[in-house]
Amino acid sequence: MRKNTTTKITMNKSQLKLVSTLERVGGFASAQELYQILRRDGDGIGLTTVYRALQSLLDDKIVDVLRRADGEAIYRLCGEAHHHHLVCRSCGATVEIEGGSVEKWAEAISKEHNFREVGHSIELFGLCSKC
Amino acid sequence: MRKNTTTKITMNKSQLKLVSTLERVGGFASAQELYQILRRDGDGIGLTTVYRALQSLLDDKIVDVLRRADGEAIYRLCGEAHHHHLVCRSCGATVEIEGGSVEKWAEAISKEHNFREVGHSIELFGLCSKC
DNA sequence: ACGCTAATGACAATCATTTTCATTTTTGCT
DNA sequence: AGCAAAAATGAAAATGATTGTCATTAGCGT
Repeated sequence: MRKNTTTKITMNKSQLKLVSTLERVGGFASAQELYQILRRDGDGIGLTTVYRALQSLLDDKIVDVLRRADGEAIYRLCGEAHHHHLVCRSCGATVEIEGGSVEKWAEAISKEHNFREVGHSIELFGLCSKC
Repeated sequence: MRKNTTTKITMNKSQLKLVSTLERVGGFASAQELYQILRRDGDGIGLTTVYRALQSLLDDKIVDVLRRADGEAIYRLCGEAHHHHLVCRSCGATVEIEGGSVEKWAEAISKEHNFREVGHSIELFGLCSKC
């Protein structure tokens, strides 16, 4: 009675579509953007389903969520190389930053306070050389 | 013809109210919360004005803004002791974290990429010892 | 084919935030 | 003081992301 080879987590069609779209995007995308992309590609998926699938993917720790400056939630695959952003608040230019020492800092803090499964959101905002 | 001693920035009544409310709160508060507090105190201020005043205070760099997990914007006085948060994603317990090494890290990154006036938002999310 | 459960999507509801616009208050000037 | 222009205000409507509702549909195991 084999079903399929995935060990535990089962993804439905919508979730799979979103994962592959996120792969294609290669970085962050909001629910609305993902919806637009899928529609543009001829997929008849509904917005509600996009939100629901993203929520499930979040629960399963398959995607990460972060907030844009305007409050819109943006998602990315957890597998993506973990990095942070340095964003120009004037022109929006974005530099991807390798974690480095902060990662260790975050871990140390978590241990110190007996927290488990700690993730972090670290964003730097400033003015780039041109602005 | 002296007017008053403030050098450049002038604050209107609403902005002053918000600043003192933020002082009273002593940390972060959302626009909606600040509005509630002011109303509770008998102030007839309108929600629109709260948003507008906060926007001005932001422009004048008098307050900082950050996002809660649900996307709601929260504000604090820039003067407040700068610290970060370690939040339990299950029960919401929050620990205030001193910056320490991250501050230096953020500064180094900013310099490296020629960014000026760089602020940062660093939040850690995990499960506390009880959850 | 049948029945059941999970998944779906159209639509309405929510909620923070922004706009609009008419009114009120302040300010600067005479 | 008196008055006109500018700034500030707030009620109500508009917006935009996200969530809830609910009837319909697709997939499956028998």
